[in-house]
Amino acid sequence: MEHSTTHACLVHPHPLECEAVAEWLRRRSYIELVGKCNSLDQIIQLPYLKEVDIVVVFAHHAEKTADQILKIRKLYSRLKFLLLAPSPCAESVREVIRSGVSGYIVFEAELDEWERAIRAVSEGKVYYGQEVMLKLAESSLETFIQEPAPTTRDFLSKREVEILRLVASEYSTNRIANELCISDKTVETHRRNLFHKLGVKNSVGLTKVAVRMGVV
Amino acid sequence: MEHSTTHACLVHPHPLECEAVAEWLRRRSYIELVGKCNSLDQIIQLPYLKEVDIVVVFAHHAEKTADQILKIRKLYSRLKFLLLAPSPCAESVREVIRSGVSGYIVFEAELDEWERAIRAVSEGKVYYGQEVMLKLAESSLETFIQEPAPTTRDFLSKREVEILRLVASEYSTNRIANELCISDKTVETHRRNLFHKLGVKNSVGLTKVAVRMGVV
DNA sequence: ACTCTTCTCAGGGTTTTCCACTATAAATTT
DNA sequence: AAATTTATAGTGGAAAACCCTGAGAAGAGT
Repeated sequence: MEHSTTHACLVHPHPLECEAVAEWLRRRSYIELVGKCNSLDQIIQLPYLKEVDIVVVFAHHAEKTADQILKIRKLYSRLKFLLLAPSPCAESVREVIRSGVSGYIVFEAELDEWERAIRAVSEGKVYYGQEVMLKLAESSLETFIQEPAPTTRDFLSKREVEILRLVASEYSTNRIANELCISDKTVETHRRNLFHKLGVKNSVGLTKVAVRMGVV
Repeated sequence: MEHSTTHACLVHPHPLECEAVAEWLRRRSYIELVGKCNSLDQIIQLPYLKEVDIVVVFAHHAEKTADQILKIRKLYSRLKFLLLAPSPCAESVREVIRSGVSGYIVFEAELDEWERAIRAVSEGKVYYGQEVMLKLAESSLETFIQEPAPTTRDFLSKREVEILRLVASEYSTNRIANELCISDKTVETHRRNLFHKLGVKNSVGLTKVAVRMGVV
């Protein structure tokens, strides 16, 4: 059964965003929005469900939602699903793909990725976003490679991490020396070693590394 | 200072919903949307910030966001904030109120509550949603006080943001001066002003602010 | 006109950071 | 046992950062 236009239904848990996104979808020419609701549970009760081709689902719990989608697909195999969810972890991404969604992108996707996804799904194709593909690749690599990537932290000694933390906390060399009950010169030496190990030229550089490493 | 129309800025982490909600807001007659972005950190860089009266913030972590709002309010005390967040717990709700937001409602709020909230805030009033009030009552009998924005100082100037960026890029004062074709003394003065405006004591502090702001 | 802010620059100072090189005891690894 | 790494500490010096003060010009706002 081919429709001339694809009929879509939107699911978003928040009324305002549901309405707002619905409006946005209504302005797309390649699909026609026939309904919206705030929960996936509600869609099988919708009177216009038989007209729906695509369900666009916003959900914060990808796995739980994938599970629901799988159940619904067993009853209404005609329905296609485009899932919008937070950035997935390597485990959940396989669960979601297994549920048979036609599209899966992250909330943070840019508008053009959105357009591509919704067009692809409405044309009967499949679309997975960049982040999803990445996690998928990552999860399949895990089965082949057990080698844990050496972290930057292993490279630094405990003391050095401590110094790094204090430097990035706006402490002066003198203050750090007092705090740790060691000589200023020792602190200076540690700091200098950190420069070389981390390939930066001053404390500002150290601070950025510290922020990236999460020690502050 | 009264504007004839209230100027709003939208913050939503997800590009699509940001765009969609922005469109919805543009159709409200009582406010005028002048800008949008995906992160609260970005707003102080916006060139049109001086025109903004209200910032409508969608955020998943209410407390973290409240903290950011408090900091921003210390620099731009003129700004009003309407916060949209998940249902709060009894502890976080006080933190959020204390941050001085003018409005606070949950994502799941119905459209009419939305309308009431945004109207109230744009008229200079305060609006807390039903769920928020409930949690507030539940949390305590003690008085909650909104944190006053202590400084009347306005936002960072363009030049200051530029200096901030270069400092956080590990540039020395001298190098910055050459880069911008101004005197070292001028750069020093800017840097010192940044210390005071941002409440930090050295370049390491500036760097952390810069990272948080996303200028590096 | 007057105020406020920004951007600019300077003198003259103190403190901190950064560099180069050396060095020793302790712990860890090989 | 020997070699390496870590943590400690030093001398001495150059560079940069930081502090305080003052001040003129340009521009925006009241």
